[in-house]
Amino acid sequence: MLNDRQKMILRMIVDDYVLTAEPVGSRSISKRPDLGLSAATIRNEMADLEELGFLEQPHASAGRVPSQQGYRYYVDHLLATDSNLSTDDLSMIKSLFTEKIDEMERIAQQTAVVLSGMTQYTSVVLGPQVYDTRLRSLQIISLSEHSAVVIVVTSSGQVHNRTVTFPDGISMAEVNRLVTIVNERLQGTPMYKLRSRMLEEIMREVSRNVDDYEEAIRMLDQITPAFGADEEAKVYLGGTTNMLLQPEFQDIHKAQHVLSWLEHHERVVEALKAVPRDRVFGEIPSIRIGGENQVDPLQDCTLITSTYHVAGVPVGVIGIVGPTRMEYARVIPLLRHVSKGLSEIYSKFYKGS
Amino acid sequence: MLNDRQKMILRMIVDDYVLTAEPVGSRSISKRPDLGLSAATIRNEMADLEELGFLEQPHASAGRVPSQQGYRYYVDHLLATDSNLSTDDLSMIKSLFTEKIDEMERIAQQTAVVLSGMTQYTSVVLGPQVYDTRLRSLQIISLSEHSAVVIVVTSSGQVHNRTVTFPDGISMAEVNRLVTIVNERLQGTPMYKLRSRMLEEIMREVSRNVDDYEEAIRMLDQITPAFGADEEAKVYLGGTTNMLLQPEFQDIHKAQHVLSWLEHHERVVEALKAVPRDRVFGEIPSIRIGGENQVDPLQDCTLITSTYHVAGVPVGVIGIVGPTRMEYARVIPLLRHVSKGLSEIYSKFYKGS
DNA sequence: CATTAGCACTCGACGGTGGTGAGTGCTAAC
DNA sequence: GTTAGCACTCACCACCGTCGAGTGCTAATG
Repeated sequence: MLNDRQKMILRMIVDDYVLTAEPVGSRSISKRPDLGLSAATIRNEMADLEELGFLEQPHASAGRVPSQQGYRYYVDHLLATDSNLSTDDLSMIKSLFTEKIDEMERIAQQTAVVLSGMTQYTSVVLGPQVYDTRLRSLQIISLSEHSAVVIVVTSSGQVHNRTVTFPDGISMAEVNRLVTIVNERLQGTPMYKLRSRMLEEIMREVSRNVDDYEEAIRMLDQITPAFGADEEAKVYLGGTTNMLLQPEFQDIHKAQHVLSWLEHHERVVEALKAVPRDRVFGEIPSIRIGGENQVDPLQDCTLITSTYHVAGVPVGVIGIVGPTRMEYARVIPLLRHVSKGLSEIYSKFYKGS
Repeated sequence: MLNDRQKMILRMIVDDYVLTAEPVGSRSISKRPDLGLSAATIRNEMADLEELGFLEQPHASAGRVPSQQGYRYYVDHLLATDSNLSTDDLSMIKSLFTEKIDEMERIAQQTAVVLSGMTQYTSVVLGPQVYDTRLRSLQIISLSEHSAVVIVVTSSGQVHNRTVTFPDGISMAEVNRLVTIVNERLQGTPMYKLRSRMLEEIMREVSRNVDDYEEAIRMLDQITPAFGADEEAKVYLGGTTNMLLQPEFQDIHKAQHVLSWLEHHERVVEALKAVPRDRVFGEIPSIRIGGENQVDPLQDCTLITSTYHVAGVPVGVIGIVGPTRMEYARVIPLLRHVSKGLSEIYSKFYKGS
């Protein structure tokens, strides 16, 4: 589609623009020593590239700026596929992963901080999601006569809890009996099946002992959210205000648009989960440039995400949000590297499942 | 210090400026029907008020703007002390508190969302802090041969957990024995004493059974953070991007300054906790205007906070961050009302302690 | 003596104007 | 195919005058 020289020029323009955020003129390209062409020649090529849709002109006498399609071609064909992280970057990542980690959630949070710190973009980390976890243990600990804490531990070591209040008809003793039954019979039940399995067990018990089984079901409904099946995975953001550093977001309203989108975590989760099928497995980053994001506030942004895995199963996503003028050459290998590292770390935790 | 007319004029200026964010001219004040004075008279009074330090002039031919001292006088002397929330506001608050709350943490989060939504400012909620909680139960649930989840439930129904890995020398059986001992002997121990009490118990056991007690202590250190004693209380922010709506933060750098401060939760906690002694008890809001905040990024902001309580003990803080040009007359009773409501809600939960 | 009308003055906001320079497109020559 | 030359475009900036809101001061007024 493009000849070699056009490719080279396109790459130079993108590289230059990513660095300076200023439209790139023909002269500045022709001055590069590695290709001995005059500005006029470059101009001709630029005009062609514009006609083909890879470049845009902010106004008639300005230089050229990569179009969305230009960035797309750049990441698809002009980027070295082998990762080439700087030693600085590598050591930063290394120190992230060798840090002592006391709580699983902290890893995700710390990853967000480090990613945004390294890139000057906003980072997004979708904490490890409950994909195929099973019940390890159900605990219930009474607080007062009519309330208790229900604790669910999954095979992956995640802990969920809910405070529940008992209806008058139900005593602590009855609850305890149910808990014992659950622990005896339902250990290893996949979390998404837990509610229906518990219902079965309650029914069986009810036919023998409990008077008011409607109350029992009502209580079960209180507990259910703790099973985490329908619970949104947690998002950790890092460097949201980095957005304001980017020249393309000097306009307050544009910035507000993106920032308030980031504030609504559920929308961010949704965007992060919309990963193309072919990028779900393996730590190959998915790149969505500008309009490729279905989300309106991200029309001027690029979202690069990478999935991390445990035993081949995708459990979470890390990502970078920045202007379309993104340092692709650095961010892509960075995300690949970090998600690979996360996969390893979490695999240690999840071994028990 | 100020005569009645000066007070009235100052109040009018503050009210006007809070509403419009435009410097207030003498004419617009004189046009008010309730005091029949000409613009010239107002000008004279304004000049006096400026000399006394209550007003400022952005430039020679502009109207007047309240100074920090002006706001201070306004909140101290010119504000009706009896709360007068609009029925709209009251019903908003009511629906917040009657909402079904399944998890304690959600209350705090939801409060942040509602506060920022109602005010167009940024809201800050310091989740209920562990002040005088005791150990209710310690659970340990094994994940794999060498790792387990430690769960601590406090008398207030809060659940903390940590994943720990055992050193080779220690077996699950030994750990279980320790847990049983702790549950038998240490229930009701104040959380802050828990570590030392556990140490005692371990020592006692060690002298009889366990070989390597250094390992036991190392493990204890892994668990300790879960006791929550030294753990920072969680902060929930609402409407951080509301900051960008305020005319005083149209300047990106100013906005960035404040927003990045808000991003560092530990600093926010510190600021929230620095409540004047006389405002710790009772739900009387504390108001820090501009420079009264020791924190640099808040020099142009007002932080209004209100403490909420359980059984007379302060357990958390809610607050609003906005420009010094804040709707004091609305925000102050609002916070008072909401913190009172939170006190009631949490009191129900904490009853068990 | 407090109040007020009148007036000169100040200063930011706004809009128009011309110069500058970076960058382009086109053409003709190599 | 490449390039030098040239006319052209257009954002940016500095400058300038106008406008109007608002002030401070002074002198007149009840």
